[in-house]
Amino acid sequence: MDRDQTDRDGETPARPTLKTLAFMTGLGVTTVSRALKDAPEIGAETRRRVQLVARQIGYRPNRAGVRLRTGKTNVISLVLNTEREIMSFVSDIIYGVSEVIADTPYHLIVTPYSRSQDPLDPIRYLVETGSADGIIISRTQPDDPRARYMLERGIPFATHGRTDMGLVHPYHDFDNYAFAGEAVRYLASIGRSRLALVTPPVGLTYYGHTLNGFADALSDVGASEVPFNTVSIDQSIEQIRMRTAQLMQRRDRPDGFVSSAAAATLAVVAGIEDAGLKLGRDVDVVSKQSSELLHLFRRELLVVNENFRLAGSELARSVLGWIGGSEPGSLQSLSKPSEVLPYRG
Amino acid sequence: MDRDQTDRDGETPARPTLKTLAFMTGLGVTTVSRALKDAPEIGAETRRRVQLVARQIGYRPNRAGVRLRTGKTNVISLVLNTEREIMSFVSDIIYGVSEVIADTPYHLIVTPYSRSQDPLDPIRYLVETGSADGIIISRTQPDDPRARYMLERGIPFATHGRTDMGLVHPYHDFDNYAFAGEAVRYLASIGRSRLALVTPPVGLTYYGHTLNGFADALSDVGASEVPFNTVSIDQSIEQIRMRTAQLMQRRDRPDGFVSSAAAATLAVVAGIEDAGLKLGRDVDVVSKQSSELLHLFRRELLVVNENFRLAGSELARSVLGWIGGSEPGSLQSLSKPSEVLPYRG
DNA sequence: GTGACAATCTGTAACGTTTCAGTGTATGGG
DNA sequence: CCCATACACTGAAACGTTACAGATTGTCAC
Repeated sequence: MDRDQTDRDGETPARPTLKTLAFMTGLGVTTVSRALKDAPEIGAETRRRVQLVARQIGYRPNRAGVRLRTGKTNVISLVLNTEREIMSFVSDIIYGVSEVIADTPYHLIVTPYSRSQDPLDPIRYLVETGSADGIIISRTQPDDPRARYMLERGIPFATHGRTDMGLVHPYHDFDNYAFAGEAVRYLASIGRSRLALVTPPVGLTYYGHTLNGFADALSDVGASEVPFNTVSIDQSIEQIRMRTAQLMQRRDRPDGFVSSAAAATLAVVAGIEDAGLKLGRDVDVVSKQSSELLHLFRRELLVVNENFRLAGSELARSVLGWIGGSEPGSLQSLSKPSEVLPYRG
Repeated sequence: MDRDQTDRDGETPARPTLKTLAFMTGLGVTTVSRALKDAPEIGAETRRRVQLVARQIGYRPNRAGVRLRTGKTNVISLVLNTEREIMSFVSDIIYGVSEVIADTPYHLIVTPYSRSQDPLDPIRYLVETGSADGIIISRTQPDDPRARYMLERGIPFATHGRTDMGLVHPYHDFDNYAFAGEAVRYLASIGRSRLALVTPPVGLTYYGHTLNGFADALSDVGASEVPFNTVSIDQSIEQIRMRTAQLMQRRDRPDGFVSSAAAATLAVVAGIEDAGLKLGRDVDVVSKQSSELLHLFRRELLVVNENFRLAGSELARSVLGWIGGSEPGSLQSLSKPSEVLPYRG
């Protein structure tokens, strides 16, 4: 006999709540609440009855109610830098995350920050306002203040890329050491011996991984490095292109490139051609790519695929796992690069 | 003398709430609440005092509390199809939206749906669970059930692309009629007269716009169309490539293409070259692009830029405007294409 | 018949916010 | 001196949920 339960004349019926369910089943709200989450002290039949009715009328717990009472937000936040990466893999990561959280109660919120900001700002905001149960970050550094902060505050997170602080936390990473190594070995196998590396952004962990993989493989195969330190993949297309062209006009120019990103590769190839040289004849380029488009660009390009959708899924799984109580150390994964793929394989 | 306000020994101090503020200022929570939102019935000095203290201790309203009490979520949802568009503009839209909501209390949640689902599903979910104050959708159709549904339910939204149902709602659109027209006129101006169109996905509104712009300009300049209906930009790279190659082997092949998306353009060019023809000599291609990469791909390509970051910003502004009470009809914008840009201009 | 105990259910309070309906105090008109 | 009124502030209730501390049965041992 609860006036609250009547639809105000003709309007959309109010969303069902526990109270609605309690009224319909003749039980108390407490009982309904527990019945819905299979608590043991509820009779089997009551439980079934409540769940049936709930399903019938399409009951959905009110997120604000749960969040206010329990502090649980059912939100995962993906923290992104808004000013990097042209040919963007961001959508792939998002889709990967989405895939995993699709049949959970979790929502994905995107928290951006700009170049000018302290990368710690968005993290602090999320933690201080309790806006998420878990956080995913990228552009990870060997000594990453964000990871340190989140560990201190005890909030579950996963990093795209590893850290090197002697602290254990979930991550997903692509094996850039292996990538650089295989790239070098492949170039050596087709007779290239003077190699240049288009590095990841200086300061990120995988910068080091890539450098090491490159260097180790170089000495392995007895090839030599042509220093190209003035360039990294987060520079503008124009800069990379110009510097590549300059490099290729020198007498001691490289005959092979290893590039850490597709967009940079486009610029490198443009620079090579600006210098009047020809891909596949004067120089070969191995590049990482995240979409299968580089082989359309120049058929002579050699590519290694990195799957960002997979990264997104793994990262989501890791955070959810940590939230669910798994050991952080058990939620780490490393993704192996595909073989180097020439266009005609 | 409220025990709640004491930090439990050494732990992180609890987040300040209205109660904390009330305790510190010696006022009632009601007064504090009103003082913070500049209600007129609060004394000027009290107001200043409360706001000062709030700022000092970094008070942030609890989202769950507000949401539960008022129903306001402070959330905008971007609804995305997870299985289309390879060279993805999604990140740009997200960044555009982020830019606008950055200094508002709004959060951005990404709500995905897959090809297999009814596109209405995610919308229904959002509306029924009251998970967002405003919604942004893309892949808009002339008669769009999602727009119709949201209008019925009275939830603010904006569409990326227009509808054609005689109903008024906020949108942002790129002027694809103008794009196709200018593309045709440019091709005609350099002597091309047999043109093919790589269309947007059939069924979306801008498919029609593009077709009309193409057709109208064709008859304007007296060029003719080479039918290429078997291809649209949401097909796979391989399909587009193959069909382009087939088309180019026919005697009545086109000498010009207008392409609605960069990824498709890569495939078209590959197909052209598969057929042994040369871009810029045998055929010219005008393509839309969202990142400045196509000119690196083939310098002979002619491009028109579409700015998705701008689209994201405009869409966000529109939704926020509608939420804020503006007239839906005043929240519509159309973005003009850049001129056709040859690589050497 | 009593007490113990398990099984099943329930009311109340609390999370943080805003709204409603006041309360108390000063000011001014008559 | 009283009443009206404006002003500045306040307590209680409510949003939907869960946790805590019971309450009501029925069963069984003794």
